[in-house]
Amino acid sequence: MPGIKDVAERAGLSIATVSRALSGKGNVSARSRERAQNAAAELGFVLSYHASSLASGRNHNVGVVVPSVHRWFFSSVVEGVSATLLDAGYDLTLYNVSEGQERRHSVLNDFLLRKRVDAVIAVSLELSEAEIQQLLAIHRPIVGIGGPLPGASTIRIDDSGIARAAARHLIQLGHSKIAHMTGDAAYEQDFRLPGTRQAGFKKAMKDAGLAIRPEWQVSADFTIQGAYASARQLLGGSVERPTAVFAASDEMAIGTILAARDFGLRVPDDLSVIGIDGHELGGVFGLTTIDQDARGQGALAVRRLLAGLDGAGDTEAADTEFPTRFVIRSSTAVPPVDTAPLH
Amino acid sequence: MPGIKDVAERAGLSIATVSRALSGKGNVSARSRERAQNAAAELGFVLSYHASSLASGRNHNVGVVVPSVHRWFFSSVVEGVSATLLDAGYDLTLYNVSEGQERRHSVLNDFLLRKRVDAVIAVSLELSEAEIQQLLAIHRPIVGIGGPLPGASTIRIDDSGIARAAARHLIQLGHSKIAHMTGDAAYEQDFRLPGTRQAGFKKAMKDAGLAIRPEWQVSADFTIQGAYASARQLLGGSVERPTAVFAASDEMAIGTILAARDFGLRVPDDLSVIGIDGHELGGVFGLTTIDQDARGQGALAVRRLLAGLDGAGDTEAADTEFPTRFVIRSSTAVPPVDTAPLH
DNA sequence: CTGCACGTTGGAAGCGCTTGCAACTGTGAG
DNA sequence: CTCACAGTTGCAAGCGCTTCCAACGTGCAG
Repeated sequence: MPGIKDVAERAGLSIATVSRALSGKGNVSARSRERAQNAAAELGFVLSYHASSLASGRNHNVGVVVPSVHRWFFSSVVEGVSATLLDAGYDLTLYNVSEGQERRHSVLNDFLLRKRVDAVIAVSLELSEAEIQQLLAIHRPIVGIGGPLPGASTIRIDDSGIARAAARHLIQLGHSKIAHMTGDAAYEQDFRLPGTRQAGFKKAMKDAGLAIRPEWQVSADFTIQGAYASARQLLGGSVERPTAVFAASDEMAIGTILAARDFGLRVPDDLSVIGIDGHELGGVFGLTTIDQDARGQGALAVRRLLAGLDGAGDTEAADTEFPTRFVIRSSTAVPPVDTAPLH
Repeated sequence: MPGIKDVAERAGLSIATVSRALSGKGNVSARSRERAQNAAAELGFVLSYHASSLASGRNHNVGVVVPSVHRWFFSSVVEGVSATLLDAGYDLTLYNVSEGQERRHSVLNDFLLRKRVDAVIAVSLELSEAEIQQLLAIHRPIVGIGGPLPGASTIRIDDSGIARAAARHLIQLGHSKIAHMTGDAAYEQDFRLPGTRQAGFKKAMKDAGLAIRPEWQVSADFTIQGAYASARQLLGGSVERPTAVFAASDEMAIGTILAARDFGLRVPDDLSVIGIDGHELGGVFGLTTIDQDARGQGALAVRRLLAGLDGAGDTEAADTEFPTRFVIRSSTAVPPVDTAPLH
């Protein structure tokens, strides 16, 4: 395999100049640069990643820690991150820490700490105080997406606000019997958002003077199938049926719609359903939702990081609120007349 | 930051011995090993990834090239790969080459070739002859999943066979008016499987002496929403309606079921639907399918690679057929009586 | 007791680059 | 014409490890 030395010889330049020419750092005359590049191309030479990294201390690699690439939000973020990183010439090292604490621990310790990454993007991870300290201790830029990360920059949507907006949408349509499907308690350790969205819902209800009926507060694991099971309980059970369901994610909203159909309920005639996310399947189900551009959030995270890496080392930790977009489709409508509120 | 030298001093050993102790290669007495490990732990030291790689020529990093982590099969495979790799202490560098040929090209050239990875796993990529040559030229173990990769080891399921089995299942139930939803032509460049599965379908139909009606041969892009749109055409159009649909993937089967419901068709009473995959949502829709364990395929790919990396450099390129499992649920049944075949 | 094989250790030469430094070149100002 | 200065270039010292090699005990057979 050709080394930089071979390129230097072929180009009639020194190793140093070739290095500068190929890596784009430092001043090189246009002529030398061209020669170096040509020679490299002719030999099929590319700079060795590890040698470059070792010598320069830069990795051109960012670590992405996600709970699971298998779920909508995470894979969407990863796609955004991946595309942006690739364009910038960076590698993406994926840490999919889905299976329990043990693996997660080893990731933080062995992998990230092994100076392999220039920066890390943590997606929706609810980290312990100790874990956060560990992350910060490696003195690399960190940005969190979709979850709080004290001490690091974060990108997040206004979970509470959009939950309130979603609930308000239903209320303004005339609904008063509104159920809320929130994220499972089991997930609370990973995500704070179930709680945040729930708070937004409660606030909207309270503002409207509507009661929050405990039997209409259900939860699921953020998946279609989990929500489907929960919604069957809610809609097919013995309790009075709500006229609207606000699900904390699109997948859960879809699960709810599927359950509703099972019981012969028409959406939105008999039941309005609203979600949050901007999931691809929303169109198929005519789902009214609030679109958070997950890919966009991933892309933004990368841009932030790279800006920090290029510029001064210590950029101020900034908290960015990512904009969302209300998408009204056909899963929400005024409540059925026979159960419409009086006022 | 502490270096191996600091550890050596603290442990009262030479750098060489510490290196051997910490990396687990070579002979070190139990006593020395323990000392080295303790000293490293006390200093919070971990071997530098790049320095190790540079010196040893090993990366402990495998590249995974996928068309998109956003789709079911790919993200499932990646999860399997990721888990297995992490357990083995390897990094996973993700190359999500979804957006067009240009990026894909740069990945193969710059990234993989930069000696960053010890091996590569290519998922469902239909590579050009030149691209395959490039991959093979880096002389690293390669395994392909879900697609042919001449010259490399591959893991695949018997696409043609299971497609035939799926079709046969419908035929044995008494269906003769069977539609097939295959993968989009646009995807042919990436995946060969649409064609392979289609072939299996045709074979089963032919074997049963059944006609393949062109108007019942539809295609979609492997997504629920895409299949939904296609199925609406198929089921709501002016052509005679089939009594069963064999979709080449679960997501497409689900899209078909959704479309059927839109037209008031009951599944399986009015329409039987069968898919292929083992998608998580299958349960919700009662989908009869053939489960290919995608995570398992990913895990197997890694085990194969690692075996090759540890053992002799040149392992024989092996083609492994991964087992699948027929899962009968409630989306398939005998055809409706009024349209049942005569014989 | 001597010799040999084997397990263990340390010295030191790299792995293939990057970059500080100094030397060199050409430019425009003084 | 000289000098200061900015742009280029090459030399060589690392970056932090791995591993070849030789040296050094051991234990055991001869």
